[in-house]
Amino acid sequence: MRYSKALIPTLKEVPADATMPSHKLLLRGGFIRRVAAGIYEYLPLGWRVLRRVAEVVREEMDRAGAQEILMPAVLPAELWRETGRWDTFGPQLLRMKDRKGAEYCVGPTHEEVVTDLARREIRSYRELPRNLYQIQTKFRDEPRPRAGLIRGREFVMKDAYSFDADEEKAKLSYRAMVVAYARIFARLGFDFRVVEADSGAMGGTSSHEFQILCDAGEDAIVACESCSYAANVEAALGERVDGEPSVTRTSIPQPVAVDTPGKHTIEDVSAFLGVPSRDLIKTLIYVWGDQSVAVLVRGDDDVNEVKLARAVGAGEVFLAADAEVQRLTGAPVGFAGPVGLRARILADRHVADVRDGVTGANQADRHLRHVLPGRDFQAEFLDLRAVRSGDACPRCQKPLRVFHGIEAGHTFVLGTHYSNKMKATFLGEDGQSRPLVMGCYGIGVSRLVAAAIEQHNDEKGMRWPVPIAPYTVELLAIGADPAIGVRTDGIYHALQSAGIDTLYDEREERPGVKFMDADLLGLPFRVVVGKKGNAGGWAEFRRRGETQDQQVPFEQLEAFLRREIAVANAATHAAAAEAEQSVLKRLGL
RNA sequence: CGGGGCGUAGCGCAGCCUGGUUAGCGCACCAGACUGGGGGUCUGGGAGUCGGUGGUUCAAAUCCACUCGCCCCGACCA
Repeated sequence: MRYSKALIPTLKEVPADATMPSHKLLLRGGFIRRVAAGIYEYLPLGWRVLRRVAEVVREEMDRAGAQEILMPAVLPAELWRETGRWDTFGPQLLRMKDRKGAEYCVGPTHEEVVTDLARREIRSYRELPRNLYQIQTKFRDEPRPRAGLIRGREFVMKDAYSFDADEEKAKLSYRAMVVAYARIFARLGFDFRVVEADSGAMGGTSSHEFQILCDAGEDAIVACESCSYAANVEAALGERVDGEPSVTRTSIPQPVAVDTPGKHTIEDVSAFLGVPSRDLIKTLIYVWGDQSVAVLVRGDDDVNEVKLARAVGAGEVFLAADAEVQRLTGAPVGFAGPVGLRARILADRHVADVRDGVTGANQADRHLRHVLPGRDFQAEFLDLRAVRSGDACPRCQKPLRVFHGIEAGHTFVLGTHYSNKMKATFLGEDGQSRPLVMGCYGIGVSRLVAAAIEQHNDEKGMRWPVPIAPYTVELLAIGADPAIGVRTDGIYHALQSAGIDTLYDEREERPGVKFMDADLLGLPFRVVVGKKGNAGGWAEFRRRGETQDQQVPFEQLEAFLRREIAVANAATHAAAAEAEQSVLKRLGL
């Protein structure tokens, strides 16, 4: 592509509403433009990247035996009523009516539609298994779209659905998808982790998230630094290894109340009384339905709400509102404590190790010192704490770390949840009618474009991995001498016919402008022809992110670039093969 | 939905508190000249319903009310 003919509106200044690197750079590089909250246009470069990401996804899905289809974006309400989701999906579902008043929605996901397709077209076990996928624009009316392409309302997603005759076979379909996903993310050049997810309300037996590691990620995941263990923080296991209580003596004075005016956080109290936070006992009031419970953890720990919900047999638990805390403890938030509290009390088992603790006194501005669990209060001791960085890995005992991740893919075994509701059945070998056993598998394709930048950028701009770069080579003509233009024209045509995607910057711009734009766009390979090189018979080659130029004679340039690309492609495929092996080992499949 | 903030040229902003020439500045854009290896210099130019509606006033970008949109934090969420 000739730069002077392209629509690449780069920006020097960052639009004020972008905060994340990927969002800023996509805007600055002229890859996307915002049309409405969470809705974007893909300009030529952004669209090229999206297509390349989609192409890798396609190749691996096809390789895994899935077949691409395209379902409608606008879906009739009646299908959603069959599963009840027309009512339960909530305001995220963008609804509308046609001229006759019939109701529709813009598809946020396609279980209903694909299940409808399957029940009409799949009748016999002989037609199983099947895996159908699409790459399509979806819409979810998010309460708060943010971060550009990472959390838009309109986004491009690859969603696949598998249909099997029984659970056993569904597992095989699931496994094939997990392998395909590992290969996809590896080929796209991501540092990612496969994490166990809380399978939650979907009713599934198995669920994994594919998390792309980066500080700006919205999800917290726990991963081992030496083995492949990784899990969503909600589902994570880990043993605390540090920070035993500072007091170990056995004779502890009776509790005594002290004034702690306005000190209602752990840090405040710890600093005010000069007691390390690990000797404090944090008391939190949780509610669900019409029930409530006091939950104790050590001052340096947090509550894992998923563990808590499981322990009390609730679907979900919530921190009590301030008024509720006041009613139950008789004190404002920040001064609750277990001593003398009339409530069900659950405690993380590490609380039992505290010998000389500090707790709230259930009075405003007062705390109790010298609290001894078991003597001064009774509680049910359970595992309730959230895993922290530094805990020991449940598999290998090495330290765990908390990472932030962007959820890029999610795999579920759905079982017969949808097929039961929608009566999607097939005839088995024995002539019996049975519900199809389903799985569903999503990849946020447009989100991946942004995620790639989150992992590959520097202060100058983006750094595209070869497999998804909008162009592979940026060719710069530097200098006003017409002879240089003649030379670069020739190189451009040669690269074109060699099938090397080249962005040819032949604009009448000053060198600085061209170099800055080239760094911003971040194509993997840069080829520069200037006055000296043109006279001397060589071009300058540089990989994005490196600082050294290499002189390459004009006649060798094409072969040189081919080799660079071949090396990158080989590395990509090696990474895919390695990811495949490691995910299989990881899941014990 | 709770908290905070912002809407003035394509982008980034000033002006608003304390109402009063023709609404400014930088970047970008157009024309010309010089320049030509890391966002260069100069000259000249085009571009604005000051988010919208209503009100107060002799007079509103500026004050008031309502409203729409957007961003950030939280809640929620694949």
